[in-house]
Amino acid sequence: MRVALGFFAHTGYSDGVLRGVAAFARPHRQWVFDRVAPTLAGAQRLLNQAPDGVLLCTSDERVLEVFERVKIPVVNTGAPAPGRRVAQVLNDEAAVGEMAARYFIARGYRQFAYASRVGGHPDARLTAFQATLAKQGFSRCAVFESAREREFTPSERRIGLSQWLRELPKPVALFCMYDAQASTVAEHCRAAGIAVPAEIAILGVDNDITGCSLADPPLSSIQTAAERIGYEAAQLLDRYFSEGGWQVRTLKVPPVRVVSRRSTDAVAVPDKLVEAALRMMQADLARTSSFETFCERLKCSRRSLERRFQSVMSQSPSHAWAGLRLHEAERLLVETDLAVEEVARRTGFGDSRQLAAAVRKSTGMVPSQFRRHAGAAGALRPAPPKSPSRQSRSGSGE
DNA sequence: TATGGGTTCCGCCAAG
DNA sequence: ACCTTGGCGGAACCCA
Repeated sequence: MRVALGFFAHTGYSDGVLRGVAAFARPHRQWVFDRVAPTLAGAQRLLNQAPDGVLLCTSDERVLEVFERVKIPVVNTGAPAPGRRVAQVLNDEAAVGEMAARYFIARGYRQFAYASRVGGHPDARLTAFQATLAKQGFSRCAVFESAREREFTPSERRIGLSQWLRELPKPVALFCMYDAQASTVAEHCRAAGIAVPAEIAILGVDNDITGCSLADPPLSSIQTAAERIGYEAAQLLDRYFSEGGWQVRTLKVPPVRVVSRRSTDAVAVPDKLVEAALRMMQADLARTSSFETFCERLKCSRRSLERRFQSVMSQSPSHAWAGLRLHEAERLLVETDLAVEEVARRTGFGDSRQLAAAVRKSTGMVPSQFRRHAGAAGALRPAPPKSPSRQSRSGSGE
């Protein structure tokens, strides 16, 4: 089979998708690939090769328009394009927005902002971000409007963004639509003398490792399941080949986790006691000391600590601690090949059963599935089950 | 899947 | 008078 790839080069996301495509195709099928950038000219060149199928990564309406007219199966892995007659394997955008909101809330932020793409389309990420914030009682979220931005010439636009950043109430948690934009924001902050993360915490999307690491400060980002998306897209295309026909399908793949770097390395709680407690928790992710010890060291009663957590974080101390430990456990699962048992031990979950329960609750997958979902250990295999209900465990009467 | 012992949560009240 | 604190104990939850 001849498969056309319409992918831009060297973005963290599209490279990941292509790795996933390779992971499916290499052991399973003998496909020949033609790769071109997904532009109008590129589309024409791809079609001239008379491919049997097309894998795309684009949000360009005009390119999609070209491909929805061809008779061969087309699977897009770029931005959602509702109404287009192409099959899609995409990020679960709502889950991305929800993950960002939960992450910020767990760090004590109470003021939030969102920077969207220039000329952005209806944005499920933003909608879910705001909805999750609202559920926790935060109804306001500043949005950098793409409409406002479009009216400026490029040099004026820089001023517009800087001004917007300066005017944000601090400290603020800023969620950026993608990593490149997060880098731009970080640059503007530096130029304007705004401290990151102390005044503005920045979170991007896609975990473009080079881009995030080179930025100053290094940028936190939501790791999307790019490899998994590529794998699923290739598998879907393969299915169309064997069925000899195809239909419009959309498959949503939830993100993996938040990768924490310096740009969100601050707790924003307006309460010294809770802040100190959080630091102690962060320093003891294996849970070797008890609550009693915390209270003694902080010179306050257990009841007071509970109350302060509830008022500032909208959650109990042990929930907060469990959240931090789970975050670390997920990091170890993705970044190392430690045995699940060992990960559990290091993060105070006792044994793998307990850890599995916690990971399942947060991601809908057990640890081994979660590892594959993240594309870790190179072992991309059949899809893990989707995560249907992500229960809020805030305990504040729902 | 059920049981029971331990832990954590949270409303309440008295004291500072 | 008002607000915060610490202790109590039943309810809810967690884990082996």
